[in-house]
Amino acid sequence: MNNVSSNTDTARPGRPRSERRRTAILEAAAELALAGGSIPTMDAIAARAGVSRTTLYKWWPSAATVLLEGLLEHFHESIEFDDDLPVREALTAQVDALVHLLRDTSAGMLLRQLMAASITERDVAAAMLEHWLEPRRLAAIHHLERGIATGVVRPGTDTGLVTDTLFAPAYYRLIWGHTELGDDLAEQVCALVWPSVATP
Amino acid sequence: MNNVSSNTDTARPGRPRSERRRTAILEAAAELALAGGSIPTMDAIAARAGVSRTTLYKWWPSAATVLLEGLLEHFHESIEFDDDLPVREALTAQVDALVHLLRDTSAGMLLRQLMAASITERDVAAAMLEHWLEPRRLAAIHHLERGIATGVVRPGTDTGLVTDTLFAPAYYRLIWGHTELGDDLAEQVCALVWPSVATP
DNA sequence: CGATATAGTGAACAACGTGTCCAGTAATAC
DNA sequence: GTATTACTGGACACGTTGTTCACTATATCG
Repeated sequence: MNNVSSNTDTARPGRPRSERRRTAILEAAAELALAGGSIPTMDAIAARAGVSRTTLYKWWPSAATVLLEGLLEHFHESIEFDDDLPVREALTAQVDALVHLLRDTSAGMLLRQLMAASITERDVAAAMLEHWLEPRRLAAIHHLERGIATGVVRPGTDTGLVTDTLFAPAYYRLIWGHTELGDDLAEQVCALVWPSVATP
Repeated sequence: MNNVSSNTDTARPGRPRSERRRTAILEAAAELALAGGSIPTMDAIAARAGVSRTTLYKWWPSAATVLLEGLLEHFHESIEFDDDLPVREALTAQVDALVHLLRDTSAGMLLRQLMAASITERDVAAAMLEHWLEPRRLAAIHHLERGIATGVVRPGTDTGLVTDTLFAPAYYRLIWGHTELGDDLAEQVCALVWPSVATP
């Protein structure tokens, strides 16, 4: 289990932290957010979870942090390392999964809010980087390096740059909203970048 | 002059709007923001401009809107349509200008804040889209279409997609902060995309 | 058992920013 | 002068944050 709010489970003196309350809080945050389309307040989360506000502030620094942890537990989407798929298809699938997540579910709206929050609050930025962006980034980089190893991808390729260029347009259009996220965005971007990536 | 807050200048009955106060407000907003690195409050702007808070709310819906207009007047950077430059160089130069703006000046920090605000407030989003993103986007698209006309760029190219893919990585790294904005980012991204864009 | 340590409660509190209201004053066109 | 609009400054209610405090609850350890 990927605990964001650290919790040593060594037996210590004193009343132990209530796991029941912890999950109640995280579920409350996620439910409120998915229902309202925005980051709930500490007050609302506490009320819904049937918990004192003080308890919230004890374990999390901000509502955005609570929500992020709550969403991660709800979606708990394992990022796939489908090493059987050809590199290009694996990358496209990954970007495509992101695009559809941002488009179809209300997760897109919430991710926008969380990105806004991460600009304001350092805690949120760190948590999002660690638990949201980096896993996806590393998975993509992994596929690219796999491609280099198998000779499909040009050696010396800047895997970080390529990865960012693949993912960036989706977030870019999500944030600015000047163009809808199309079904074929992933394929289009991959097609655009691939000639520079593939070995000639 | 690019007026964001609309102002009919037809002679109307009644006391005319004070241009002195308007510029004082915009300058105050820009100064406070550049000094503090964040979006100032309506209160702070009013105080610094020596103006009533009521006046602010009369002409602008939020502090972010005031700041945006103030920054646009301060930087008033005209986006260049250097049609003499080769298409690839023109595009690179444009992306490069953005990267350096985000890196060097404190504008990067402020643009982050404004993007966050634009996620929360519709007014800000609309204003940023119209006065910040679209001009740059259209300039890039213009160069691409110029390229198509002169035969340098592959006909049928999705100019919008290419433009977004060129600009997106800079914003992407600015927001997430997982990688520094390098001096050569513009050139790297252009090089990555160009093979798919240029005629064979 | 008692001592100690930690978790959780509920209420209160100050601080801050927002957005609106209102009575009064100022400047312009007709 | 009259109508019309701009600006002032103070007040207000509202919501959210983050902290404090006395109190209760539940665990470990000797």
